Amino acid sequence: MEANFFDRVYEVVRQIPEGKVTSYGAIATYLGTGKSARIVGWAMNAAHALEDVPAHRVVNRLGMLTGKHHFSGINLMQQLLESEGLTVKNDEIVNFSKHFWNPTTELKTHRDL
DNA sequence: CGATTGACCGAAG
DNA sequence: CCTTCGGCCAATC
Repeated sequence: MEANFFDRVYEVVRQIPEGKVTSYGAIATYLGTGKSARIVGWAMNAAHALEDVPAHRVVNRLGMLTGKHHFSGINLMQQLLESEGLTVKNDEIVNFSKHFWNPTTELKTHRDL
C-alpha cells in the first residue's frame, strides 16, 4: 500500500484513542520521517478540513495547543480535549506525559491498517 | 524555479 | 524555562 505522506498521518491520527494525545514528532518518527515533523504540521493543516482526523489530539512535544488558532474557534481545541477527559491549562495539557500516546510504541506491531 | 513560510524537534548557551 | 540556530519537507508566492 503506497499512501501519500498526508494519508499516513491521517491513518495514525484517526487511531488515537479518546483521552489520548500525541505529538507531531512522534507521528513523524513513526512514519520514518523522523526530523521532518514540520510536514506533519502541514498535514494537520490539510487534515483540519477532514472530520475523520481529530487534529485536536495532536499537539507539540510539550503538550501545548500550538495549532488551536487553526480551528474554528480559539477555544474549540481545548474544549474538545476537555470533553475527552483531559485537562488543559494555559494552552497546555496537564499531565501530558500521562496522556501521551506514542504511535511508534502502540502501532509498531500492526502498522498496516 | 528560487525564496519564504510553517500546527516541529533537538542541541547549545 | 527562554532564545537562537540548523535541519527537514511540502506548499505557497
